[in-house]
Amino acid sequence: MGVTKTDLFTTEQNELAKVAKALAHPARIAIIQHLLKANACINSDLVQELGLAQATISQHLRELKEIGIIQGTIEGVSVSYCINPIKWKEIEGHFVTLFGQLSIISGGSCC
Amino acid sequence: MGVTKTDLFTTEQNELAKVAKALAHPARIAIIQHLLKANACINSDLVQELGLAQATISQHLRELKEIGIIQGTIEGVSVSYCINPIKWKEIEGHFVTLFGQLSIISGGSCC
DNA sequence: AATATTAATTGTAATATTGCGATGTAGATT
DNA sequence: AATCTACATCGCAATATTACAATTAATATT
Repeated sequence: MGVTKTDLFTTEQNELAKVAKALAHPARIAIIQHLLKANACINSDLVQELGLAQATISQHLRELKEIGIIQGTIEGVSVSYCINPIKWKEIEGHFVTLFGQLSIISGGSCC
Repeated sequence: MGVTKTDLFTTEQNELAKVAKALAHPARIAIIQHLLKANACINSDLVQELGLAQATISQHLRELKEIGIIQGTIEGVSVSYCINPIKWKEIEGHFVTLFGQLSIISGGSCC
């Protein structure tokens, strides 16, 4: 079938999975890391930086934009991309919540 | 083509992407959350809990086991799964490192 | 030994992702 | 207005993922 049964899960579970999916490609991690370093950049910078075709970079940027973790504004002839700090912190919060839930009361591995 | 060009990226980028991919499905998020709550459970528990077929749960468990975030030990006739706290903390660290890198020096959005 | 029980594996169909060339679009430049 | 520049979108081929029925494997139970 190949189609995820989203109706079986909570909105939060589906949301977190969607965010994880957006981060589930090394090119998109690399794009984010470049944006963290450079603060902002344009498509062609990333083509140079990553060595993928322009169309491919554009596609990855769209996926990151779709979950709101980055945003793009038209800057004359080009589009300047940067991280959306509000969404960034929001997503960070989701991960912190998930990872903070491990209680190592018993100490060490459980099985 | 459908094949990721891993050679263009660093080991860290590929590794983080792989971890994100393992979390990139609501069923796997749900499995992890159930393990956080219940401490340990078996395949059939999750079939009941999530409403997916046994084979499907088994497949998701394998993916989580492959990145080491969970582990399974044979418990008589069944297999008891639980979170691997060492790997859990390690992965948490990767995300903390990534999300901690946003410097909001300028304050607010950049573009 | 025969039969349950539990879960991994296999095979298959439907769908999604990755990557890129080609094309389209919109704001600059001459 | 014609051209250039930067990027998005389309269309395609290759590969990956999702889900499940059927089968297999291994341990318990009778």
